[in-house]
Amino acid sequence: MRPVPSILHLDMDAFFASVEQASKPSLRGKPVIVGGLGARGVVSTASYEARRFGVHSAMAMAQARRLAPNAAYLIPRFELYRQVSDEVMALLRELSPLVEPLSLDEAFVDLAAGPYGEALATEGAELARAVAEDLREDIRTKVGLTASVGLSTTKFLAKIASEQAKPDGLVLIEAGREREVLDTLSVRALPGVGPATEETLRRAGLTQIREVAALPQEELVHLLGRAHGAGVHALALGLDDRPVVAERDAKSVSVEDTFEVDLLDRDHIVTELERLADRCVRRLRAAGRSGRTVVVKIRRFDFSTLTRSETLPAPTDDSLVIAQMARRLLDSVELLGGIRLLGVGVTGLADWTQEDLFAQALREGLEEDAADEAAGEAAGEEEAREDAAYGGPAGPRAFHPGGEPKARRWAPGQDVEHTEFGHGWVQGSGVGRVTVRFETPNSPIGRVRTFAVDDPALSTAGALPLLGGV
DNA sequence: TCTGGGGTCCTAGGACCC
DNA sequence: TCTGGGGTCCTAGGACCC
Repeated sequence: MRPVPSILHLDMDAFFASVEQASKPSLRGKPVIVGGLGARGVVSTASYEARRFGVHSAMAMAQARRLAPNAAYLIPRFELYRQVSDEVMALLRELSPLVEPLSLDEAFVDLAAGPYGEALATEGAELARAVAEDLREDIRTKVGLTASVGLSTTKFLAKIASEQAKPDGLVLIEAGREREVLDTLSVRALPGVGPATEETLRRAGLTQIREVAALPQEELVHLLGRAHGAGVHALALGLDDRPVVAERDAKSVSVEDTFEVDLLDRDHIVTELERLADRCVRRLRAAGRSGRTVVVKIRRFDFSTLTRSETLPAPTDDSLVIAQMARRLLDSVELLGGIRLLGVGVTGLADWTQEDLFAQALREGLEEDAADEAAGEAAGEEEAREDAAYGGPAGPRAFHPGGEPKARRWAPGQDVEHTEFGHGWVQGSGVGRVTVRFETPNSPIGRVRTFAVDDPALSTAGALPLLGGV
């Protein structure tokens, strides 16, 4: 354990919702809820104003609407969040080359490996605190958002500290005071202890970290299994030597959709599966990877979930190979009663592809289908553009039992451009109308206007940066 | 109007190999 | 015709995280 609190954990406050408030002046200080807006959507992020109504992440959107009927409900705009996240991560990299992002809104930084490393060894905690306050100020002025920061001697404690700092705060846990802090916490604060482990521990009479720390390691291993038991025991004692690791290669790529209505018809299910396989392959290729194992995931009408997978002798990124494997795996599954979710993934990733003899053979055997294949890929690109126009994956696709074309939809929160009124965002739409508020991150609160959904003056637009052209 | 989407890691059994 | 033991790969499922 290091003698100086030089591990920093950064957590952006209510990230998605805060980005929306920063880019939409009319929503500042108001309850904002970002997530899937369909019947089966869940909350991704609720602003602090919305949390006061009891709304929180992972809650069913239907329940959120009951709790906070007057909140603003918005679809996520992942492209914008990614841009903002990149700006924040760049600020972190000024502090150290060892930056480990955990998600778009969270990262560890090892200050000891950066320019302050040496001074930190002599000046200690007060310098760490000053560096962290400067960072928070930078994020506020250069990005336009608030962040919470935790500092301590291990990853686990730094994360506990940032949790205690929320929102918009800084907490530093000094070397030597780790156990003192852990003694106040419930087992749920341990990383790796979720609902199931919490229940196992509770049945053994353990609800506090201090009770777990008092147990011999073997007893925990007996309760939780080899790796998990040993890990939880060490963390409960404050022992955590996990290093901050910068670049970590992804080990799998997957896409999945939950449908608005359960899918019953096998042909329809196969069509959706092929779409998903295509999206998965595009993501795989965009990352410059290929993989050996194809996984199909199915969630049935009753929420029971199963996966089927098959491994190739060599990695591939070939859309035909992957789609065919996915179809074969699907064939082995009983679909009676309907399914609510379908997914396709690839694991066993490699950076390189051997000469793909399997794909070649498959293509040669299917030469007569070449025209169909080209048409399929064109359709895939069309879908990609559509996704981009909605600011990223827009969640479940509309259900079209008869396969009729999808009508142009205006999703709440989406960016639009009007030939006369300029940049705005969709507040809502229905009965052939769409309501738009015309405002930008740096404008005053904008005015609302209503148009016909097919008004030619209105088009989809890209997101504007938060602070006038960062 | 119950329960998203994209990941990681671990376990356990059977196959297979030496 | 009393049947080892260990390592590794594959598959399926589950817990957990944000």
